[in-house]
Amino acid sequence: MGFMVSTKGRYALRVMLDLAEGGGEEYVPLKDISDRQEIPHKYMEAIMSRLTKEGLVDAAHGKGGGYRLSRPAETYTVGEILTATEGDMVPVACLEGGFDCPRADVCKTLPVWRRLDKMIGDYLDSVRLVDLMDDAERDPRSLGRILAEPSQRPSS
Amino acid sequence: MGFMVSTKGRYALRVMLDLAEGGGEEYVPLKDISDRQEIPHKYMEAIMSRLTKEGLVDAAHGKGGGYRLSRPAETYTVGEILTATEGDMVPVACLEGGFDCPRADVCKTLPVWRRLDKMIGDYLDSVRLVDLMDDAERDPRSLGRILAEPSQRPSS
DNA sequence: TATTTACCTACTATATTGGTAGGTATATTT
DNA sequence: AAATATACCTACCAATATAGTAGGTAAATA
Repeated sequence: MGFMVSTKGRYALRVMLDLAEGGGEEYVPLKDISDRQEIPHKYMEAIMSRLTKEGLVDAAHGKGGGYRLSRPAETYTVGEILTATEGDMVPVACLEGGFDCPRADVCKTLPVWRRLDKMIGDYLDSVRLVDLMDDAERDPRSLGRILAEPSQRPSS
Repeated sequence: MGFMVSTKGRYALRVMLDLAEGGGEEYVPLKDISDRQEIPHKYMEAIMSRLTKEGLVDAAHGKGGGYRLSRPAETYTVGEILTATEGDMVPVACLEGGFDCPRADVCKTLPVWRRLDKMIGDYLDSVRLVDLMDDAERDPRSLGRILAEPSQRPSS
């Protein structure tokens, strides 16, 4: 079995959350974040490169430099962060962009994968970065509450 | 990115569906199935071995032998078939059995993965093998209908 | 006995994951 | 101007998984 989300995406999410919780306008050196999050600094650099190129964070060189969120924390979704680092996330090769299966029109299993893909995408897009923050506990939309009542869908 | 479901699971699902649509008590030679499904026969053997060991199909050697479903077609779910062939399917390494992350109690992203995992599992367990069959089109619970109205959850 | 089938073991090529190592460019401070 | 702190870039690597292939053995039937 393969994992849909690798360390790239998971680390990215933790770093973004770390930046959001810092909450300031100041740049935070990656060293600080990777120390706090116990993630290898050098490995993290590659991931930050993606986040910077995708415009999710701003970077600043030199002393006093580092990274910070490029937008208000409330505007980020988990789906967006994962897509930026993992690329388009699909649960099966059948759905990958650029691959068109010759059996697509006769394949009876394809609807399962499409539906699964949509469910996953909808869910990840529905969770906001701020829903994972500590002070989200008192927010009725927070994950803690959502997880406590599994019969409710998160967003719609 | 990695795929959650590899060819093992996807092929297995197609073979099980093929067997279900055959509908008989007779054993079907794997050669016939792999020809119809355009799956390499030799590769498929390994997958059938898993399905047999897990008790999802019966196998018979020799002439007139082959494979058949071991239970009524209505009793199979997609989740069961995928789990038999792929092993426990989790979207991230964090959730893998036997791995206990030392950061589990402080990790704020873990609830996302848990919730995601539950959604995926619930969905796959809710789709029955017979929901993918041709004659399920006239069944109001069929996937065709479900996919046409994306606001409705499949089973509950 | 011949044939048909499942079953078993070993091998392989390719890609991905999860890093490490070492250096360069840029900005700030002294 | 020099030292320092940071991001950024390129190359490499070991382990693992994927998607098979190849070649044989065992069992059941005709």
